[in-house]
Amino acid sequence: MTKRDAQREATRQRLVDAAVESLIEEGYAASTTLAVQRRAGVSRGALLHHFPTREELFGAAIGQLVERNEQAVRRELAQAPADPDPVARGLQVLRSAFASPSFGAELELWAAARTSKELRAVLRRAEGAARRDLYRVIGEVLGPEVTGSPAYPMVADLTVQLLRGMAISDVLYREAADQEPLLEQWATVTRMILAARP
Amino acid sequence: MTKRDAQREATRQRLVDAAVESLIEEGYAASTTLAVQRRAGVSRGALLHHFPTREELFGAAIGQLVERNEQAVRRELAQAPADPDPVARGLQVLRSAFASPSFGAELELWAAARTSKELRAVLRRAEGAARRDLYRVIGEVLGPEVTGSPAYPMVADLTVQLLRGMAISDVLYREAADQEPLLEQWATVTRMILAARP
DNA sequence: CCCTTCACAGTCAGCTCTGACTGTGAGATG
DNA sequence: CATCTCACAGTCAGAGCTGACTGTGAAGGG
Repeated sequence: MTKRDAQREATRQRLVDAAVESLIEEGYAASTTLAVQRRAGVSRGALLHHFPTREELFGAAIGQLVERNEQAVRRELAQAPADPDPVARGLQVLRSAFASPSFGAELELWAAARTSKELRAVLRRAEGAARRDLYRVIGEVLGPEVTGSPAYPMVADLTVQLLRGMAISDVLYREAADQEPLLEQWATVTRMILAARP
Repeated sequence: MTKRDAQREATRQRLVDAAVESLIEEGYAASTTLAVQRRAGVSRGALLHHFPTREELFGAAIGQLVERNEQAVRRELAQAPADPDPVARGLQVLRSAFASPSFGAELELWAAARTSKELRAVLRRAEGAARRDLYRVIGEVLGPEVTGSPAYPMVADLTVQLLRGMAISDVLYREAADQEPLLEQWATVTRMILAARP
């Protein structure tokens, strides 16, 4: 790896990082190539040298964002306090990952993808691996005696959809209403489902 | 009501309708005042006469969109086939309302509101009445013996959050995976919760 | 019948964004 | 050491958007 290659990679990474941060802090609509360029402290030529079109830049940024969110779940999981109840602990972990600004940015992209074929394609590609990984982490955190239940796949799906709904609702109602009681109630329901006879 | 007033109101309504349609079909980012103007078949002067700023135009449009979605739930409800099971019927009705493009546009605005204080304020105002109405409709469709259950408020909240999550997920996964089985399973769970001893 | 008002028409200035284009200097290569 | 390559700098043209501004003709009041 020559000095040039290192410099190239460093600049490229700064651009992608700046794009991701812009998506998180400014939102998708306000994340122009100029905004990214300024945030990265890079010339126009540098940006266009690495990413000839806006689409390529945000294609890379979205991949990075999704990956970052995936890792955030793992990190939350690793540092979550031990809890005798794996369901409560797992839900807390997932909830706090889903409530982050970074995940909010991802959901914003999902919503915007509704009217953009290109964005949808980019997101589908990026989500592919992350989706599998998310379900795997959910399985890990809940433990084998939960994942062994015949109702487990359904519980996992319902949980993911519920958390997505709560994440979107947070934008408007986070301050208005505490969502944690709802999560605890969901934990109770989950235990009830898993305990039910097959 | 003079001829002038009628004309004024007609033009204003065309503009708001065009703005709402643009939000639904093109998405928030692509809904410029020019796009609305062209869609409404109106001159620049006319648009700016009625709505001096972009914000005022979309403020009115968002109010209309939310109201339209609120009525859509009622309409779906009115024409839903009779069903001996009020839970299954209610969930079908809600699901099909939440899956409409019109509701997708609303969710897109929610997501975009994350990084825009103004948009959040507009949405909060518009959602106020609609939110209460939504819960009232849910109560109506499920019937008094369900709403009487002590677990009902929780079930209503969980259902709304779940449906929002499913609506967002539709953008990427509608074609990939049929969501209806999940809804049926949620109906089963709902019945189980409501049947449980207080 | 005149005069005012007002809904709307059409043009325009100023701004921002995207991507193209040319120049430059440090690092790789012989 | 000479030359070449390439990562990057900086400027610019073209396009789209917002909101301002002036003009116009029909509706309505006196």
